[in-house]
Amino acid sequence: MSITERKQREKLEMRRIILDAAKAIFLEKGFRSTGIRNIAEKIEYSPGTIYLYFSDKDEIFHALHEEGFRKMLDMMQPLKHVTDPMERLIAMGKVYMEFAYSNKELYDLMFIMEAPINAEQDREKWEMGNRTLNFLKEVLTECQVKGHFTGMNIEYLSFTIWSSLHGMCALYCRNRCQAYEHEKETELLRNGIEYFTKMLLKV
Amino acid sequence: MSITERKQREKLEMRRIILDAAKAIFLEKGFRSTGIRNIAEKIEYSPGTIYLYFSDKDEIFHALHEEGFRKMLDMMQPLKHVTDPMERLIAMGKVYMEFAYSNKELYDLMFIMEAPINAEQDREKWEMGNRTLNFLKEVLTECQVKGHFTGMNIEYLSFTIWSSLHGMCALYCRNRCQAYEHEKETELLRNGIEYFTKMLLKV
DNA sequence: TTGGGGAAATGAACACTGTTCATTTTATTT
DNA sequence: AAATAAAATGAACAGTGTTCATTTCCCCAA
Repeated sequence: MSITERKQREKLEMRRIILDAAKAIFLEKGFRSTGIRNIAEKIEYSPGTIYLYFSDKDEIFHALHEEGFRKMLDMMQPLKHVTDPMERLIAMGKVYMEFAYSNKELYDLMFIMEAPINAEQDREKWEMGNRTLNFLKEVLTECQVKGHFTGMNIEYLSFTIWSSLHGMCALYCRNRCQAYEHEKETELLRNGIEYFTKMLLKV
Repeated sequence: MSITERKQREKLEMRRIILDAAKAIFLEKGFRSTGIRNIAEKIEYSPGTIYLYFSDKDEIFHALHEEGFRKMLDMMQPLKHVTDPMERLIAMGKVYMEFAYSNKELYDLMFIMEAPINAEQDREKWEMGNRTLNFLKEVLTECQVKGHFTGMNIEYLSFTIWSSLHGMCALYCRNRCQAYEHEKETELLRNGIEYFTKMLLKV
């Protein structure tokens, strides 16, 4: 019994090793430079070996994109102690933007790239997205209890809020902020969320 | 003199032929399937020929992304006759979303993909983005003249509005609406812009 | 300790990609 | 008609993700 257990453990360990190597390359040199041979070289295995632990390249990036969500949710944890839901909502928005700004590649992987979404695991459900979205919906429900957003549909409201923040992050990640010649990206993002927050508070 | 003119004309014609073929494949089979050999086969030339008219694959997609902007601006033209700037702003938002929804791949190319932005031509300026953005800024300026958005910075306000709409379109294009299990994409987009418009009118 | 069986790792090979460039074909000028 | 210039070719290069026959390794029984 213990030998099969060890085998399982080793399998998981190897997955971890591959994932760590992939993550290191991905974060340092970007998505483009993260190839199978690249990863294989870093862990000193042959390219074929990787396919004994992952069925796809997409599956690797799916796993990394999951780690991204965990990291993001970790950054959100402290906000659980903010009692006022409206205050918490605003704080969550700030953390979301901060995460995107300081984890550009990771955010891109989580919310823009096709690779993780194309992976077999959640080709039409997107588990992590759904789970993270629930965080937002829960806060919004609490806000409604306290008298905010009365009569509004939580599904659609959450989509509106999420989209607004994501829009800024996506334009940032994909270098579309260059449309603003003189404004710095940081200022755009800072004032963008500022203005949106103001709007949100008036509804 | 007329022979060099003809040469120039033929050069442009060939570019058009390549571009049309690329567009056809791109719109029918997506970005992934639009390769140089693919395009070459469609126009019945050899792959190498394409590089006599475009320096890059990126340059081809840059040209296509420009066409996308022209198409979008064409859809905006009728709105010039809407006299009330606030009304025009709202209408512009609707057209923007409609364009994205019914030209998914093209919108993706214009605002999400890296290829056209990586092209030599506007590696750090993004001409078309800047031009299109001016449309929005002009309307917003008119709105301010009429007493709306008083005291707000047009640069940041335009970024907030653009981002909010883009966010919805980007989540749609990159299949992140799947996070909403039961809601249909069309309903999300419809109600998303609805809610955002409401917010905008209250500022 | 040895041999056999099964799992793990290999790396050459396949089909594909964008891109280049010596060669051939075509067009224009002398 | 010959010489020159321009245009098109397609094989070749270096790269990609992926597969699979082959080899290597490890573990257990005799």
